[in-house]
Amino acid sequence: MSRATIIDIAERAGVSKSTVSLVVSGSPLVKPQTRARVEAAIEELGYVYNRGAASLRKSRSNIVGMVINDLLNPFFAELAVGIERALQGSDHIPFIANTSENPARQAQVFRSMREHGATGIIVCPAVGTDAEALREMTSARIPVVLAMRRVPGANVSAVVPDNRAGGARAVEHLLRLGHRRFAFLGGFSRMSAFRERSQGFKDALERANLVVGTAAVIEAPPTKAGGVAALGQALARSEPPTAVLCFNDIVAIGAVHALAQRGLKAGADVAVVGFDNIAEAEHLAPALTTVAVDSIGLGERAARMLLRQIESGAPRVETYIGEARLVVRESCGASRVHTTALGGAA
Amino acid sequence: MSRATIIDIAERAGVSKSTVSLVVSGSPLVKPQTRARVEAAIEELGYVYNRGAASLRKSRSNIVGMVINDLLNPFFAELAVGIERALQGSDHIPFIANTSENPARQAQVFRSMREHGATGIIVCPAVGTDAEALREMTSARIPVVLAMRRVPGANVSAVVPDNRAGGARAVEHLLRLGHRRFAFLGGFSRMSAFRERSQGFKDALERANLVVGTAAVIEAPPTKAGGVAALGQALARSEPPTAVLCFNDIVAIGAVHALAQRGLKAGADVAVVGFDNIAEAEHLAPALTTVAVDSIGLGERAARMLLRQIESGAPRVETYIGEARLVVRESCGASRVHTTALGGAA
DNA sequence: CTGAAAGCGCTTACAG
DNA sequence: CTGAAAGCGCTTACAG
Repeated sequence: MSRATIIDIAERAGVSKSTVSLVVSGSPLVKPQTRARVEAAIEELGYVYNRGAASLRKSRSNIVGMVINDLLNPFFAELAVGIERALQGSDHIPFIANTSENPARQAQVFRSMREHGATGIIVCPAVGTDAEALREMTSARIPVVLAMRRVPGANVSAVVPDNRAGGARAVEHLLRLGHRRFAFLGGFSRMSAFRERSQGFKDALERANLVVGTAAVIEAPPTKAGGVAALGQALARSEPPTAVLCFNDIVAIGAVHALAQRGLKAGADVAVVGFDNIAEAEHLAPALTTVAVDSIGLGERAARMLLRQIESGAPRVETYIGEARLVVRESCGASRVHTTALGGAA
Repeated sequence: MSRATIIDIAERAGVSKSTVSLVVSGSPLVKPQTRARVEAAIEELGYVYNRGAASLRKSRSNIVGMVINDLLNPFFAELAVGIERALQGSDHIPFIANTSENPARQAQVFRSMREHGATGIIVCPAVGTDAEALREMTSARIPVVLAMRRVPGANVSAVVPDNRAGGARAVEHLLRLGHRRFAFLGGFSRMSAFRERSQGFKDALERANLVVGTAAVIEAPPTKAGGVAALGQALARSEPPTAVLCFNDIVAIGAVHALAQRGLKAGADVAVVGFDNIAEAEHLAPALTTVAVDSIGLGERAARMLLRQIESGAPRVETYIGEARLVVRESCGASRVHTTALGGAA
């Protein structure tokens, strides 16, 4: 009662196993009549193709790895969904691992995926990942595509949003609303997204001839609690900001919360802008103005890029930068400003 | 420059490949000195174990399938995280597939996972999955554990929350708050969770000797839009409800939104209770009272159950029912009631 | 404690 | 268009 093999099918159909192999792999070399006999036998015996055996023989599997830093964050869950979706069209199937931002766990995962014969890998690297960590894959010539985050010094492909432009766009909008005192809240400088987003923040301020006191960029964990803490620090400054750009939407939620604790209202008293545009952003109160990143789309891009690299024997390093566009809702106070003849935002 | 094999190691270490195999599989039969020589060779040649080859030989892989109906819903993403987390301790690695509630896609996925040699599978079934669909796996004696949702008539293991008790608990709380006119909003009767949750809703009403007009249960898509629509229907009734229990938190968000559109406030004008307790529930305005389901914990349970079944050659069908506890926040109006001497909730 | 041999289920030239 | 043969990288009795 163990699983039927190609040999069982061959006997049943009265052909050799080579012919069966040709049929299951869709070769046009087989006479239609023979093919029909084989297919009937497959049906009768409930044969299931053994891809593991085929991979061994071909020295190449159709398994791909998907290594995500934090699946509990909807932003990265969306990335995962995009990757999986794009893979559906191909005949590749993904392993998944959630590293929880743990580089040691990530190293284990890389090894495990190599042992299981992954032919390529998409990774949203854990904070602290260095170029060396990726060498486990690259030195084995396994194509790697980084998603959402870059790894300094690593010469691998990447699919990332235009964090820098997005950060600048948010500030430009706040400038137009009349704000002149800003802070950037949350995240850590060892995160590539932090460096890029805060750089965009500074870019825009400099272009507006505003001086950026270095302390206006306040590092904190990219969590709600981090947002609460960072906002507290910002407000404690001698010249507190009237507008804050947050590292991501979760930090923004914390900032809004911290304002509420002080009897202040985001959008009315202090403008708050997030980053990512996670699904819940529009349901918050006030609805969150944020920089939208098409995470599903980036996931699809990453998967297609990986597939292309797997196919072309000699993958070359490429980078795709996705757009980051501002979605204006309530928390920046734009609507209020609008109705009060603009300019009163500070 | 192709990957080193057990034979390369054997040559390098001056032993047979059998001995190398013993070493890599951690057998205690090998003399420490020999082991050391082999390990040195492994290190030198950068050998990576080929699990695919081992699986073929052993006729058993350590790959497990994880089939999720909707990864974009944080509730199910948490389930996936729990599964993955519990698998980390074992030497099993998960394939993942997101079926997007599409039974046809799900059927493809089952097939693909069989072809790739999954030795067990955890599935949160797409709406519309029937017992027949699961036979692809069960008839091949591949252990299946259903998570979150059941499949009527299917004789397979399941890990689900106590939806019925949770639904009843929510209503009992609303009864204590003084409510007497209720509605259950959202979901469809072909979803097992809908049947169980709405049954708990009815249980509690009957125990309180209240008559449940059948129309008090309003089916609608389990989405925000569904919540908006269902609430509209409920309010249009001759005796509109003063309290609504929603199929899940997403529907509750829609209900709160629909109330706001009418100038009504959840908690003050109509009590709203959700189900699931997704992470954002506490950040909403008003903060959502909801029935908490430990989705990560259930995911871990499901994974451990599957592992156990894979190990014991003859898996028996088992069911685990996780608790569903009420988390009281603002949207049910409990705090308001508290401060107004109770009873004014209607 | 270690080695020689067979075989897991496929694919792939190579003949015919 | 079809078949016989070798081999992918392992494991597993079986000897010794």
